[in-house]
Amino acid sequence: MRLSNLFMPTLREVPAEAEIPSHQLMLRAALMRKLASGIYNYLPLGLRVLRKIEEIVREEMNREGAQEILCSALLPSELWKESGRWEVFGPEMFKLLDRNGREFCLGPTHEEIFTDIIRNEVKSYKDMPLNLYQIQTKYRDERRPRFGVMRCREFTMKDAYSFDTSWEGLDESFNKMYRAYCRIFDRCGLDYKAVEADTGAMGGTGSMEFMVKSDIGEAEVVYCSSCDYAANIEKAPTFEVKVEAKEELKELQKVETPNVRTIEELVSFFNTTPQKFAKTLIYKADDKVVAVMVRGDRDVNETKVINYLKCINLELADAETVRKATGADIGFAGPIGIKVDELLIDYEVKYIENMIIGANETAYHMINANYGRDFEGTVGDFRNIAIGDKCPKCGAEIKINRGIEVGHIFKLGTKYSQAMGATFVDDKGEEKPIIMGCYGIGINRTMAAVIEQNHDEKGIIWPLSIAPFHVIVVPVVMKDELQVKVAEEIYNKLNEMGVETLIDDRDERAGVKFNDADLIGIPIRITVGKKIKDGIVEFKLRNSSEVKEIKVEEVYDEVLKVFKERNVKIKSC
RNA sequence: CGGGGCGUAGCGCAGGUGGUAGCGCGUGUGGUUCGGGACCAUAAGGUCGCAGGUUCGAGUCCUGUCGCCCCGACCA
Repeated sequence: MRLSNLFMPTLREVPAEAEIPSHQLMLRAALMRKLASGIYNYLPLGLRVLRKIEEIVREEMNREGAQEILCSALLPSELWKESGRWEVFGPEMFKLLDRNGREFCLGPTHEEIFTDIIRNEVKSYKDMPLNLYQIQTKYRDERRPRFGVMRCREFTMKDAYSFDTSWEGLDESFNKMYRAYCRIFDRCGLDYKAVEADTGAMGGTGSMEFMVKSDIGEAEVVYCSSCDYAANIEKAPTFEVKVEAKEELKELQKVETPNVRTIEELVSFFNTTPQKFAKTLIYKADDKVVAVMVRGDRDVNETKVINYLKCINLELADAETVRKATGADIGFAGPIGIKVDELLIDYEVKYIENMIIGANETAYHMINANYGRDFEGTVGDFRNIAIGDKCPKCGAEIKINRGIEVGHIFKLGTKYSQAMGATFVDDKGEEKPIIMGCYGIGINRTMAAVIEQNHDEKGIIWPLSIAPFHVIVVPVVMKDELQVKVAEEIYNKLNEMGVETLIDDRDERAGVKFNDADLIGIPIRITVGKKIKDGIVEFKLRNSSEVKEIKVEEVYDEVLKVFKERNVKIKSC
């Protein structure tokens, strides 16, 4: 491709709307443009990268025996009503009516559709195991689209679904996907970790997320400094640590604390440490009101609370509900005399001696409260694990990082097959529900994650495997006939070899050309300049500052060497 | 959905106390340049997000509305 023809409107300045590097660079490097919040159009370079990632996904999925199909993005409501998710998804689903008033949605995911296909077509154990996947556009009306392509309302997802006759079969299908995912993200050049994840409302027996390490990630990943344990913070358990009583139990006392509400304010008011407090948070769990107590310096883990309560929705209660439960303004909730349906108490709170709690009376706290003597409730693991806690697996110190979730593999079990009657007849003639797994990869998000991990102040540094083009040939001065002639020769020959090559044949100054080449992140740059008189060109890799001067005829072997080193195959065109 | 911020030329921005819109980059043309986003000259390009209102007069003040960004809540 010639840059003089390529639709590549690069931006010199950073668009005001973009804050994180991947978003800024995707706009500046002309990969995409915004159409509306969370909705993007892809330009030639961006599309090429998306296609490359998709192709890697296809190769690795196919290698594990999965078969590609393509479902509609426009889906009738019936299937969703059957599974109960028409309501569960709620406003997050783009819903619409056809001319006859029938309800449809733009698919946010496709479990129901795949299950429907299978229940119609698969009847016997002989038809399984089966793994079907598609690469499809998904639509979710996110409450808050964020960070460009990281969380958007239209996105491309590879979703796969496995169908097995036994739980062992599901394990095998799951492991195959695990292997495929590792190879996919390896090939995309990502620094990632597979972590244990919560199975959530989906139920099921196992779930792993593929997390790309990044400060802008929305998830928190807990991992062990010593063993291979890694988990989403939602999932990582904490345990009861028995503490011997040291202090004498003092008398419970009410203390006036006017305008002292937050833990920080309380710490300075009482001149003590956050560990001496227990905070009581009031939640609405479906139609119940629930209080959760954790130590002053801890965070409630809402996933754990949801799982314990087996509720669908959990949200912090509004001021009105808090007043009703506590009889006080927000900031003074405590366990004694609180009117809630359930009081959940984190393990740690059980062992805080002579703790400070809210008094359920505006402007008052209680001091010297003790679990057992002054209040009781359901004790369990309801908090986030934190730095300083021990690894649940080996007991060593844990660490916490942020991560971008690019993939998720999930043992669904029989949730959908049971709800939708997808059954098969086993070898004894018995009818059983099909055992399912589902496996997703966010294609656009993977692209953004790669940029987050591979860029510098000049621009993107694409890995060879997913770069929009492999090589860019830069003739420095377009008026120099020899430079142009040799550049054209290199360009043509590389393309003939199947190397995807750009030539910057624009009549621009060298600086402009170099800067654009760096911005769009082409892995290999071949500069044809003054020294061409001696048959010398420059060979430079985007991820290195080293410039090699080589003979023209060596160019081809040098390029092939880079492909070999990076284990990328050239497709003959 | 709560909190905050922003909508002025393709992009980035400036436009005290109201007086008919400007700068840089980019774009067209002519010329000089040519190894890391050149220079000179010249030109084009704006419903000031939209709708009301106040006023002789609104980019500027008031009301409403739409859009976009950030934080939070939420996220099969």
